[in-house]
Amino acid sequence: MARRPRRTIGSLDARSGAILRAVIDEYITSATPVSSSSLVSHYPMGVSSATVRNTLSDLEALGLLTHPHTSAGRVPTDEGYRYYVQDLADEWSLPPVEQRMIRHQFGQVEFVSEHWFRLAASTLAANTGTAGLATTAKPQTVRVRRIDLVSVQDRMAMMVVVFREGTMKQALQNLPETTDQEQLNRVAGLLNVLAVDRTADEIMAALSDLPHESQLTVESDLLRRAGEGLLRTMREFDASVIDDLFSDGLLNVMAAPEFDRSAKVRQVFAALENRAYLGSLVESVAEAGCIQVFIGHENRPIEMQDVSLILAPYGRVGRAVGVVGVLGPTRMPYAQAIASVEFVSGLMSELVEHLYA
Amino acid sequence: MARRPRRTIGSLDARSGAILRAVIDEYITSATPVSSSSLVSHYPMGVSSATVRNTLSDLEALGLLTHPHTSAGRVPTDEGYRYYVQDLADEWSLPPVEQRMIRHQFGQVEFVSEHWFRLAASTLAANTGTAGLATTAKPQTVRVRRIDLVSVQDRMAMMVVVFREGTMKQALQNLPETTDQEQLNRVAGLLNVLAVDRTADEIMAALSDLPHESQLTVESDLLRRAGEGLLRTMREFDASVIDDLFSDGLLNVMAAPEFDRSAKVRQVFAALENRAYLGSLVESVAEAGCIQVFIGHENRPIEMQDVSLILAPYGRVGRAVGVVGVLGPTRMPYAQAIASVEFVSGLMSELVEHLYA
DNA sequence: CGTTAGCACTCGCACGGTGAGAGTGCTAAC
DNA sequence: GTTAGCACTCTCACCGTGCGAGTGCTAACG
Repeated sequence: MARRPRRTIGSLDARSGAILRAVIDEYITSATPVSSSSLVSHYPMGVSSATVRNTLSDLEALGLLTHPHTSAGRVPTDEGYRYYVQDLADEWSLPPVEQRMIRHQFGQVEFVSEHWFRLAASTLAANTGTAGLATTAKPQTVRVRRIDLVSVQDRMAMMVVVFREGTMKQALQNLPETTDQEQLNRVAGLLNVLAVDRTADEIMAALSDLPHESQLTVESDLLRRAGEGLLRTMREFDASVIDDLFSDGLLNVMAAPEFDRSAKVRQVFAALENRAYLGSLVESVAEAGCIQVFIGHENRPIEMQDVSLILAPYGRVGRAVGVVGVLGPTRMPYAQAIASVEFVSGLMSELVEHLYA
Repeated sequence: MARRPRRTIGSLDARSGAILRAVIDEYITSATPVSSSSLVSHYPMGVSSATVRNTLSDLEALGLLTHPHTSAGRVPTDEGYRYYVQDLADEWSLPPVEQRMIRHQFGQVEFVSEHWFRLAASTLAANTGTAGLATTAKPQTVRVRRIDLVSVQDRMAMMVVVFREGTMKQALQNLPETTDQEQLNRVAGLLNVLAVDRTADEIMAALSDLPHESQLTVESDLLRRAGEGLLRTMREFDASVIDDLFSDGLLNVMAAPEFDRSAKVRQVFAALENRAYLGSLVESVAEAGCIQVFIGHENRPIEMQDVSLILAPYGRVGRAVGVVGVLGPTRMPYAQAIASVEFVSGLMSELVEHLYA
């Protein structure tokens, strides 16, 4: 389960590692710079504070810790967190009790995808004290499972398209003249023959293969219009990397002391509304195929350089792929968060798998 | 267009009214207490600052203004805003240019309801610099227009229900045994006969009227199961006052100087996630039938007593009714906001009307 | 009697100084 | 290599102070 290429820093000796881990654990819970004396008192390690101080300044020289100022304790750098995440927190996994609880919750909820995503986001938020994120599972190219045309008023119909991947879209369709449900049913029947199990490209080909009768019947005209409407809908869907994003616990992030009285959260939230950025993230996570941790300045956008993202893909490549994860301050409970994200993504994969067995 | 019962304060004389208006206008834009001297320089009114000062302290005695401290300018109280909104801003309406622009935007967007709501929220946010809100239009009791059952896998089907009011719901349905699309189509046909144009209560009655054959055929069993699934979906939908809430521009509120470095926004956002509160708001606005302004402490929840809400219903009573509006600091551009909310709600009503003509 | 000029008064706020406390880095001894 | 001891540094909270803004009052004016 390689999260990232190994850094060149190399391994620390046992004590340095333990101390780094202790500093980070302590800082994650206390949110204040940690001093050598608090370390020796909270994490019995059989040496004096002076020795710890020496190690601390070694770790600082390696760039894993910093100093806000001379008379303050140590604070992890992004590199420190990176080391911690790679070498110290690998073995962590969610306690069985929590696993059962989460499984149970997913069992409770109505078996409809939107609920799962909300639940995934809120579970992650609640479990980690950060913001939980979940995107819908979106296939690279969608295929039609079924199309319906429902009369809404005289010259307007609603097209309901169910895709093979379990999602659906609706679109209103203007009609050239008064059309009753009977006619719509016939047109829908034709459209289904033409479109079922096909991608947008294939449907387009099929549409252009339709005999170009010079004397257009009313229904073949309707069919053509509906087909074009269908293509528009599918194209729009195909084009978006993310169909829908659910989030929960954004308030947790606002409440974090590092953001409590700062304008930075706003920028973070604004960045979260940038679909292009999110899309690229989702793509890279889906491509990597396993959980990814982005710590502080490892994030491209400057607004995101004070937060960390933990994202994992779920679903099956080629079929539907989505992403779940959390967003929080760089000072976040990585072990807990990584374990939670991994577990929830596995659960979501199971559900998707079960649905398309 | 009565917004609220008249307060007992009575009318102010011309100068007092003008000064109150000036104080509020100034404070809305500057966000700092306004002094007598800044008033006479910005709003030429032919009297000296001393006279203005006298009027200001009269207004303060009436409870329309306050003083943060002795040597500071005046700040409107919630009562001051209330007076301003009722007596001074009635005549305001959106300039035709903006009206055309907004109309144009609504014309551009795909004719699908979800997009309208998003657009309504974002238009309001952009137009007023506050947070825009829009709920979907939800009828008191829904009636079925059409039901489809789509095979998803051997023992699972997706039920797609389109309601007469233009919304739709999907639900997955477990099946007792392997069922193909042909069978599902037959069952869906029966279910449509039984359910179309009916409310949940009527469908329940129809379901119990089904002949209780001791020898259940496979399909009548399926029909019963599907009917129960349908009822669950409809009941859930009926029970919720708000189907869906769209918001935009929450970041605007966070950016407001009164909230910039405060934890209050968080509480406001948390209150917005309280569906019970939102539901009661929507109900009272729908009942009132016209635009409603809730200023500061006029809001019930303490968390909301630093913000103002401007909400207007749209749609048609008895048919679908929804709400659009804005949320911002009590120091908000009321004239602009009221005009915008009124216009957008009118536009949404038109759209709903057009859809169910 | 309403309006105005003048002035004293109040109060917040930004500024600079100070002392305590925290925590380090260094040094010298073990 | 480890440790005790100590000097040093820097933040933070506290406090007093002076300035400036803006009011409220009073007395004069039309």
